[in-house]
Amino acid sequence: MTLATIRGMKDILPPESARWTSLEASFRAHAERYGFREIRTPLLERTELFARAVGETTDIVEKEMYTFTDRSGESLTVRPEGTASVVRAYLAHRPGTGDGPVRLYYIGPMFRHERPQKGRMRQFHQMGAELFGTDAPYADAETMAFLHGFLKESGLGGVSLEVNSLGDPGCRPAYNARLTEYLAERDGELCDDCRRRRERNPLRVLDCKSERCIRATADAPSILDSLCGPCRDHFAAVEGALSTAGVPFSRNPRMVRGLDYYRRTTFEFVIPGMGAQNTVAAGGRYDGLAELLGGKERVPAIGFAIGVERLLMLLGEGAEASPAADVFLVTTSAAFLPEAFRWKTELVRSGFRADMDYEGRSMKSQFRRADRSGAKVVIVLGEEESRRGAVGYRDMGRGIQEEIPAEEAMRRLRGVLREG
RNA sequence: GUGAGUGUAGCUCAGUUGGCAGAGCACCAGACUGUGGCUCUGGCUGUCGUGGGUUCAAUCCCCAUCACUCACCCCA
Repeated sequence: MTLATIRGMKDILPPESARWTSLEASFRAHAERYGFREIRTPLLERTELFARAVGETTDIVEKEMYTFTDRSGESLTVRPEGTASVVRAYLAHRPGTGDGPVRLYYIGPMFRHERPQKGRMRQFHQMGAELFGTDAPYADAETMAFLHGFLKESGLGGVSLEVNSLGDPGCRPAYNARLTEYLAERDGELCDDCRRRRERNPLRVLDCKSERCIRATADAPSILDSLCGPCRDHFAAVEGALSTAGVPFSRNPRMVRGLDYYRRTTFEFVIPGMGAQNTVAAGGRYDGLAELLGGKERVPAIGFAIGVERLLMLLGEGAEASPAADVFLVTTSAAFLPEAFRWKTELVRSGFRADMDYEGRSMKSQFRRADRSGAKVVIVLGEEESRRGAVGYRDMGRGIQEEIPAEEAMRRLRGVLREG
């Protein structure tokens, strides 16, 4: 029996776990301010959902999903991303019909069977949001403004927003054809990987990091020049709205996304110099996904996801262990353990973080423990005090101890708690 | 899936051209026997990742295997 976690999965322990909770709380607060409400979907979905939504030929679907046959013979998959489930749930329940655009956010684990490395786990976590029911450029700008504000307030510096438009089914095929043709002419100048990529996903060649490919594609046709009228207008309006909102950004016509469902606006928040895992959050518009999943009508939508592990990594350590206790009970002998336990439960009920040692250790040991716990006050329960109907009240910060009646000690403690 | 590196005490890591396995931190106990933080003294803790092989002898050399880390691929 090994106690180790499954490869690519991690136990998140205190004090690290506290960073997670506070980041999640901050995300919730931001999301609620923008009018998003939480949705919780199952971790397990029919395999078909992801195959259709994410794209049959994507790496995620082809080789990274945790897929299995359940006891009834159905093929199920542990979710590799969040959007597909949220769209399914939206179509199934139509929450907020008639109230205008519907805004939903989620927080939770995703699973992809990849080789783990820095900033990439098999179980990783995303905080994401989806905005349904409008293709207004303001919606695009809103989601990016939301992200920009959240990342900034989280304390993340040096992050930049890159935006692109992938066009729609009307204009993208034409661009793809042009690009394929262009790449075919330069086949010899491309790296081995890209020569393979050329056929399957020509856009990806533009994203290659190898020197030769960057040189070979320097004057490749830009998708932004190939957009149809409506897509071009939409993109221009998104850029305008971003500027209005005061969100800095730059165009990146070479940006590629790994999921097939994106169309028109796509964007990434990247940290320069972070290596291959430099994307901390990304998203885009997916106006055709609802229909692809069998929805009766077109539901324009846009969304994004933040990589929690990556964000926490970028925010740095800073995990300070908060004090474990406000007050610690010390006994001079095991005979006072019941009395101390009564104090402890009473104090916890009144809102204190109270702790004590159950093992009957030496006082030295108990005090050491009290010190480590961060307790500001120690209550000493012992023979001498008890004889006079009192307790010892020790101010740990000042090292001053007094003998006072029990009720007086309680009153003082309440004062300490109020001060925080 | 491909490549490289690492695996020794709870934690961080030394180590031996192959010869009874170490330090710091942490923990426990004590320093005029009811009191923390500093100092000092003493103590506890190891399948040296796992399984084979070579050898009088392997933590060290060889093979395999597993795990972790980093990079590639790809992505949040």
